[in-house]
Amino acid sequence: MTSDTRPVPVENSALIGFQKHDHESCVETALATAEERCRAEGLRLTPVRRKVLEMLVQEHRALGAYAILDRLREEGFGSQPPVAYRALDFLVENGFVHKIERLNAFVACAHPGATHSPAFMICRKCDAVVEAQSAPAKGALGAAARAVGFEIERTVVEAEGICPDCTKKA
Amino acid sequence: MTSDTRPVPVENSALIGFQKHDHESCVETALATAEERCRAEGLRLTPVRRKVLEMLVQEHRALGAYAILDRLREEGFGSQPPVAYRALDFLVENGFVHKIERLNAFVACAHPGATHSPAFMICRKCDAVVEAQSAPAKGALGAAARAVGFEIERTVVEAEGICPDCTKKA
DNA sequence: CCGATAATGTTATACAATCACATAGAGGGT
DNA sequence: ACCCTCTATGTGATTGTATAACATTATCGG
Repeated sequence: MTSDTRPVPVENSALIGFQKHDHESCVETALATAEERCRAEGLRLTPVRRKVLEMLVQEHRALGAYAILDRLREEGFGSQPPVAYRALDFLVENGFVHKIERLNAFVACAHPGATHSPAFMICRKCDAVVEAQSAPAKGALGAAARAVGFEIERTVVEAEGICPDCTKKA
Repeated sequence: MTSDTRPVPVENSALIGFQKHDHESCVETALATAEERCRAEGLRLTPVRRKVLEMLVQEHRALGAYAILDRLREEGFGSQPPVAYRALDFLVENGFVHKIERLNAFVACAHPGATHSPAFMICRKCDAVVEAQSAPAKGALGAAARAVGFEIERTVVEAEGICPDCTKKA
């Protein structure tokens, strides 16, 4: 289901996980998955929300709220910040989209369905963002939290560095 | 040297690491340590920079850039954003202060001197911020990075949840 | 069909960060 | 002491990010 690792014929290729993949089918799958989950859980994937998710899945990179807003305006939706932020809130709350705190920007979830605490690798040269899995509560941080009685609800894990593509170029 | 764990008589108590401690001596130690390191490394801990560090050590919690700027203004320093941001840049670059990406705010480093990749626990009720150590490159994230050829330079690790104090109150 | 609730739209504003340019201090070499 | 250079500070203006407050519209259950 979360298909970013399977080998596929590269027709319309783009970069995900620093690897080429069939982007067109990947977009369709992501939207279909989201729609189904919303149906199943009684969530309302309204036009604005769907459009924002579609944009993020299409782009496959982090977009700022105002870049998103610009495109919503072009598509005839409301043009004020709350329009974008509310859609993003919904998508983030329900795990369809993640916020990259380091960039104040948003990316579509690359592992929909998985119960995950995501981690990200962010290239400081080309701004590519790749999602990985993490389990920070299992390591030193989790131990520290238990030691002092802090209850972890959510974690932000973001690694900044250089992606393989930019390493090659240099 | 980094003394937040030693048992001390509680005279002027405050919260750090969710534990009471001798805050007055803790502030003095932190500033003295910073001054010494700057002398040793030829860094210039100018009045603005020192004041900002002092504020953050005093407060023992995350402050936004504009809160810092307000207090700089009161103390007779420049009143425009760059004044605060430049001081913060210096302090962050040299490890005296950390930025909390989740809050777009800044805290004094709690482990001065230690070569560290810090991790933070942030209480979503009272906004307390506690610094712990992490080694994210050793875990799942590090493995993922090596697998795809991503070179990690820096990591952001922030856990959001409820601190022991707020748990008790509820 | 009605009422409650959720979602959208809009105005205004707060908070975060950077650019560009002028001025002032600190340090090194002669 | 002087000048030169580099660093740091001060200021005005602007851009980007995010939320508050309130009116309007759509959706769903009864």
